[in-house]
Amino acid sequence: MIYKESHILILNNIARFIDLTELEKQKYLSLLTEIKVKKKAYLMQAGDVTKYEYFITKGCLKVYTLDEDGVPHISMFAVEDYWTGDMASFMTKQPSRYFIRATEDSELLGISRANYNLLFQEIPKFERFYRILYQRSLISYIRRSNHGISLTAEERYIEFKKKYPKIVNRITQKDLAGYIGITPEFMSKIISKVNRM
Amino acid sequence: MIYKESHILILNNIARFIDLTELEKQKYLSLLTEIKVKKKAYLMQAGDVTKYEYFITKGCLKVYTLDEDGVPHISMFAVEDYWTGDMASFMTKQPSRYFIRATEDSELLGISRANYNLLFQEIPKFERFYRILYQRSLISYIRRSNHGISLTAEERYIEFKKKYPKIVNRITQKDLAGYIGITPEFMSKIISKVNRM
DNA sequence: GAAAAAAAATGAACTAGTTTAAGACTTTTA
DNA sequence: TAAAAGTCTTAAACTAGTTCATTTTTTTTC
Repeated sequence: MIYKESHILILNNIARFIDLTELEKQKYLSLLTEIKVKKKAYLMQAGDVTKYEYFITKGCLKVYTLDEDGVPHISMFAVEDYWTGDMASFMTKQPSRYFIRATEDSELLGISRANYNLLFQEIPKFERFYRILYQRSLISYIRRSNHGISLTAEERYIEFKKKYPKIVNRITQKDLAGYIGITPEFMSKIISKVNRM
Repeated sequence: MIYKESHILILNNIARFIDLTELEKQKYLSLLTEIKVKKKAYLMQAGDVTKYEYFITKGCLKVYTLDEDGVPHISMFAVEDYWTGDMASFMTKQPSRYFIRATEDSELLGISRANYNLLFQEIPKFERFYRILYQRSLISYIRRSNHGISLTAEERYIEFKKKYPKIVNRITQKDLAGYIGITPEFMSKIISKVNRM
């Protein structure tokens, strides 16, 4: 069976944790929806009830909230081979507080709530896949939540560059500031300082 | 079948997400180890390779790292009906960077790495249990990692009190400061300010 | 239940990060 | 390809949070 590139990417991602038969692969792919978002377009906005969980096959998106003063706080950048969405809204059907916006023309595969639930009935192995996926995300978010509280902004920037060297060059300094949790002005100072070192 | 109190607690915790037969309950309980820790004693220390994941049936523990200056950064407080441990070390067998220390005489149920893996073979439903458990933890850590970066210390304190009203009264101000990510001196100021309001 | 140890409060001097404002540079759009 | 919009830099005045030092209060220990 010959698969298109985006399908190869998602099947390889899943093959890290579970093995699927040809039939299961085809069944799984049939549950996905292809989605394209142009640069600057919104995949979702605060107030929406999330319909999908997403896997990115091409491009880059930012996930963020706006605080009372309208200042954006970026929760993650999602590029090829990343999963994203608002799991809280997806699970509870409550309106989301997040915006997801493309910073480049992007392509995604989405799984709807109905299909997500169906998936576990049809191919119970996916419980294992998501168990391991969430377990790993959890490990990295636990670390991030500690670092957000205990490191200085400069240390967080150095960590980010080390951990995501490929993402740094694809995003604006302003968005990086929104992720690190500081103003764009202070981000500018940190970068010029770190580059001077 | 009559179960002891600690077993009822853990079985009820699991029953939130999956249903077990009597036989499965007994099989599951047989995989657990009972552990007691006196107040101030360590359940584990940095450098150890974690042997267990824990469920607390009685007491209170703090999970923390020490930074280069020896300042503690508290990652979570675990009380009755909470799960804790160092999942990164548990999964990878790498030495942990965490300390877990009892702040009250405590009782726990531990599952060893071998039994954790066995569990999924013997009762595959547990993949689902852990999938949902990790999914929910993930949602709350994503929120916490954003708040750590975007809220002021005072806002984080107010959130903590609202979210964990029962824990606030069981821990010292110093430990709370280590969780909020500020010095004990500044914690003291915030508390007296918030109480005055 | 007295002595020792740890936690909490207070204050003054300090530093990391913000705010506001203005000018230079880069990207987008018509 | 010119104009508009957005991004980046720099700097001065400001604020949230730290550091260090001292005293008071509470908890632990024998």
